[in-house]
Amino acid sequence: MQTAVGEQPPAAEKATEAPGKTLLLEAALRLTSTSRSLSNLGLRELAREAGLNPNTFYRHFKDVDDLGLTVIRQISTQLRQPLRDLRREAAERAVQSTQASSPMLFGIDLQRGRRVCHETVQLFFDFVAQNPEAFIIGVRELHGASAVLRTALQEVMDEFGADMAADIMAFKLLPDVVSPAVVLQVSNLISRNLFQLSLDYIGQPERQAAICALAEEQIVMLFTGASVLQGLGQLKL
Amino acid sequence: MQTAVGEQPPAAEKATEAPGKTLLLEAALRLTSTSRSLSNLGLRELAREAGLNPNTFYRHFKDVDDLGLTVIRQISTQLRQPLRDLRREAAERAVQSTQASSPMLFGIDLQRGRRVCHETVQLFFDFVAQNPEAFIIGVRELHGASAVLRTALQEVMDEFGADMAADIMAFKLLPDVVSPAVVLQVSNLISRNLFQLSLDYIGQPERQAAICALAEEQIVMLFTGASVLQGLGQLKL
DNA sequence: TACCAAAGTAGACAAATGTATACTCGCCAG
DNA sequence: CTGGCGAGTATACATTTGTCTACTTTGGTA
Repeated sequence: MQTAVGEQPPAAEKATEAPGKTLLLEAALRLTSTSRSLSNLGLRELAREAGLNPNTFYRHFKDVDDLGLTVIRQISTQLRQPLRDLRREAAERAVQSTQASSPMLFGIDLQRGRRVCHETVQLFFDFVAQNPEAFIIGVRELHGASAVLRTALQEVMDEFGADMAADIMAFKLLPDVVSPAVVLQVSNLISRNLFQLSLDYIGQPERQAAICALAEEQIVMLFTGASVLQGLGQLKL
Repeated sequence: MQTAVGEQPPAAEKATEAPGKTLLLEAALRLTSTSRSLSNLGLRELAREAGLNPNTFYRHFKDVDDLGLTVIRQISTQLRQPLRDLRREAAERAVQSTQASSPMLFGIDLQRGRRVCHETVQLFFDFVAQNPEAFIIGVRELHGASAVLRTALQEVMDEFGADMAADIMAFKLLPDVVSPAVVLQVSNLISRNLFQLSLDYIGQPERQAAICALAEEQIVMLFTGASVLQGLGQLKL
């Protein structure tokens, strides 16, 4: 036993998964994003699509739910960090082009807010266009028939929401009067909504510009609403 | 041939559907609201649940999608008018208890708005609790795997949104500066979100109060946001 | 009364599915 | 060289599914 390099399985991330497993996961993505739903994938259908023997499935997964969970975890790691990076990039871009100081309103810099929002939404939907299957599966299974996958995806969505809230506070996109709880709430609403819209974006290419604009407007509305209301609550009540 | 009462099939609404058809539809509701998804219901499973012979299915439906469409239409008529009535009721209740005039803000009467919102949300979730299957199926199939059902349900959701927008304008819940287009947009967002929340409401009985409160807050936020933004747009730009 | 269409049942069939057992192949350690 | 192990295959079997054809029941009309 060489104590030097060996022991990939436990330590070294994932040790280049078996080809069959990867093929099956890819097949699942392909099938799900078109006709079927993760929960009701036949394991034989899956193997066929992957060009493998039905029994190969059992080497890597116990259930279809098991495979489903793997797919979801994969999607989560595929989306989470990139989404954060993308948000950071958008914020930086928007700050770059800031002129002096724009008129403040209820503690929010509307112009800057709009710019950040615009950049973020733009990058977000570009990202959607690059990973359609992930978003399709995500939204579909979020309210799907399988309770296991549903709760798993709800956790993922919560994480996304929390990330967004953290970024909003880090970039100071909302005035300080807005409590963290409200920021989280708004973030959750927005990310839920963005995911919904992502499906429209994928499914209706001709309306993409309109959908972007819609998303922006909704976000700005929520932000101003939250700011104004909290500003009022600060005064009396 | 008596020209008087006869001819139920064409004219008289639905002529008391065949018992088998009703049984099948009920079975579909039962199965879908628990484990399965409308799109992937087996017609044999369906018949079994209904206590009928598999072939009876063919007497009434062509596909499973056909049955699915029927279910959706049924749900639509089951929800649409009641939801409007409920909104009317809420508005009236809230107006009844109006004292003189409350402080206006950006053209909206915040207190009255809150009251209407509270009443509406309350009644809405009561209604959800009374028709759980309908909401479960609605949300699930809205992003489900079957394209036919998906688009059908999207139309239904659009109708709901339009209804809500019409009511908001009829009851003057938003100031006149807010354009009809924006009202529609806000309505769509709210109804989408309410439907999502309805699933949480059904699935997590312990959090029902919290979910109600959340929905209220979100709606109020959107309303104020829309009002403020449009009020600004009115001034300059 | 006799009839007819609608509603439902019976039985059969090929096809597909999940699963079990047993086999092959390539690879690395001893 | 050899033995073991992970990955993939082959074959088989009981179930389940969608669908076809043919039969029975039923209620209303002529």
